Amino acid sequence: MNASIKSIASAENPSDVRALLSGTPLFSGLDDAALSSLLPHVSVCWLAAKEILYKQGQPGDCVFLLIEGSMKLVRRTGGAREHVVRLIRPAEVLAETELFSSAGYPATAVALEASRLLAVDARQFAACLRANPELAWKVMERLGKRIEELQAQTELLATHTAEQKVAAYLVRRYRALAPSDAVVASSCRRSDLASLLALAPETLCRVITEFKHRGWIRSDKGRIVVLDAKGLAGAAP
Amino acid sequence: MNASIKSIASAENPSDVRALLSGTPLFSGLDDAALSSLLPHVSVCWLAAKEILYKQGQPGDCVFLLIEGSMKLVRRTGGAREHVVRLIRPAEVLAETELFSSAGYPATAVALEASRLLAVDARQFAACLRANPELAWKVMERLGKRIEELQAQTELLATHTAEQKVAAYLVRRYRALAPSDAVVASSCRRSDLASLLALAPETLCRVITEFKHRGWIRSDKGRIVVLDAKGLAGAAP
DNA sequence: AGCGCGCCTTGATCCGCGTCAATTTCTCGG
DNA sequence: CCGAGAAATTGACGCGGATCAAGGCGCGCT
Repeated sequence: MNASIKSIASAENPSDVRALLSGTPLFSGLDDAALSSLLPHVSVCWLAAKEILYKQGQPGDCVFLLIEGSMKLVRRTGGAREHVVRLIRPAEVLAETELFSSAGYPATAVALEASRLLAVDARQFAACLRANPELAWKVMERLGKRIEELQAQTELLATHTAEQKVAAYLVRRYRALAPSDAVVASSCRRSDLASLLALAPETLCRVITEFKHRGWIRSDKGRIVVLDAKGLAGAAP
Repeated sequence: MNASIKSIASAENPSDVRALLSGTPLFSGLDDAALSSLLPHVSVCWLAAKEILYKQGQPGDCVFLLIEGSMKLVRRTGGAREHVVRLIRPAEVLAETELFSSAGYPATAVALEASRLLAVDARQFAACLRANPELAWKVMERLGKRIEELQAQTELLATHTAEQKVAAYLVRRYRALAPSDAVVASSCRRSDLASLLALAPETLCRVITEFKHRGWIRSDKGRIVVLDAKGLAGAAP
């Protein structure tokens, strides 16, 4: 059975769910009526590390919002080769395209650590979208952001040298962070990061040790800490 | 001055514009009222080959719809390196993300041949979106499609061998075509195609001659004609 | 039609990164 | 706290494609 369904707790306190929703960029600023119309179709969902939320190809009937934890999207392309498509952090949305396509989930979603999500029924959400122009606008803004992210990703992959790829990635992640924080790429295995950048794990490792020698980053329990963003930016194309 | 503005002919026959609009996936099926509300903010725009529609970074105040011809989007990243991001064919939409971001056009748009476009004022279009849920839904579908296209592109770039990249690209384009037609990659220079696939022009050339020897494609006046889609698909990952 | 420039093509060389293999470190269950 | 398995690291090697260099063809211009 679907992992997402079996771990959804529909008995969650509704006011908690409402607070979670309005704390997220996609739903903040929505009027009470819109939130209320959405609420009955939202449920909470817990995952343990390595647990699968949904599988590629499976009919997609929910859109998800990551509350805490982290996830990865893995896509099985052509052969047996697996490819990490995206890493997801709290407040990000998963499976947004499911709203408009009926081809099933385009990738498999796996929890990297214990995580909590909100699951929204796609059909009901689509209905709310049609009824709430404000919500529709927010969703369009979200989709626009995703397009920009994907364009950044294609540029990253088009970069040829491994050092430039890694530097560009670290800088991008670093800039998306709160200024006080410098921890990038937490809670994901090196091999996942390598796959995301289309590098061999060994190559990624070599680049990371090189960057450590240059004093640009520090490696701490699997996390990567940015020390010198200027230096990194200089190595990015 | 902006090339797009100077070549907009606002005296175009409105009924012609209406016909052009409804002949396109984005606007077909819209009720008359919605179309009429949009019409005053649409103008037609002609470009000669190599003419620039807009430049990267320039404030984006129009969304475009390509009627005929073809265009490329070029992005100047970091250094002096130029990168072809996207090739555009008739009925496709340009600068959709301008609706939701105020950062200016993310890339430069250049006509590959003589082309005709519809230009829609972004602010007015956004207003119509809020007023017409049906139109908003169509735009969201369009954005979802773009996301899928971009994901296909990232997968293409993540593919390591040059042959696989080219084969995958040709197959993708071929499948998007009408079954009767087999002409892929027309009206763009080889170097543009190479840039889109993140290959050196020389490498692309070698792969193409190799594919010709295998009888998979035929090269005709700069166009590429697919002869054996099965064979190509076998070489794609 | 003739000319000239720019792009495509083809050839030769070099280097970065993927692969394979061995060792060390991390993780998690008992 | 310890041990087994997996992941991360480090080293050696070979290949694919980027780069450099030269020739050929098509296309636009006068």
